[in-house]
Amino acid sequence: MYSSELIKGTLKTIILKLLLESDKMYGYEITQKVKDLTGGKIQLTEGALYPTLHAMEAQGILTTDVVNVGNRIRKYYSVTQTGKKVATEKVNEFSDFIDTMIFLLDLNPKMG
Amino acid sequence: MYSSELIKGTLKTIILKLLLESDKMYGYEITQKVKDLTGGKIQLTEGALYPTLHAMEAQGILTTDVVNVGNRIRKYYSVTQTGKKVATEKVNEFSDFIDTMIFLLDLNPKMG
DNA sequence: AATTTATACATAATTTTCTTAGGTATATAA
DNA sequence: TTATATACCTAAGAAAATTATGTATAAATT
Repeated sequence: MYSSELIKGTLKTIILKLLLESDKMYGYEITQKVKDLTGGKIQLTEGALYPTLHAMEAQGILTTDVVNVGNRIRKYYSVTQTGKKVATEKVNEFSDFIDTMIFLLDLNPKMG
Repeated sequence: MYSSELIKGTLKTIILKLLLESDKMYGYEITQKVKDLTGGKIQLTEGALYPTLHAMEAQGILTTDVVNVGNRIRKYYSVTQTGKKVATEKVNEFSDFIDTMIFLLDLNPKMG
């Protein structure tokens, strides 16, 4: 787990990137996928996640599709047509930012 | 200039990395160096910088050396012996975080 | 059978961190 | 002489997160 201040400001970018790739996901699914992909190093908190999802829906970036699974609800989120532009820009901006930080801090990233 | 939310949480790391490398720097110098190295993409605000420097001094991570240049003051900051450990850990943690984000978001960083 | 953990949503109070705006003051350039 | 650059600082407010709490069902463990 990283110290919390490090992760600040990355939440929207993470959500949007996952949603751009996987068509639709629900909140809890997003937390689990991020936890799995990062080996537990990044664990999104519900108190941060849900309000952010609601805000992006209100902004027209995401739409929801509520589904009943057994007796529980799942609220699937997907990126709208207009949201796709915003989402792509956000991910690209973050990518550029990473490059800048690598240069500024003289880091050596591990490539895939 | 990146959207402000992206840069959140990186301020301490940037300050500490520059101070680890350059022995001592004063506040205004830090803002200019970051601006120069990033081509203006990251511009630290004084309202964020100075309180952070003061906080790290209070925590014993940094020490100050006030110098008179003409009729103006310069407050040089440098990393203390105990602060070096903290600073190195912080930079290493950020480096690890960058690797995680590159993997999570499937990015292709531009290497130096 | 009872309790814990996992799934799945949500909000509200507090804290942290940053922006915005303001203040003081000298030196240099237009 | 007026604006920009240098150089420090703080305080009010906004933004974004944490922490704590709440509801409820399903599955696993004791």
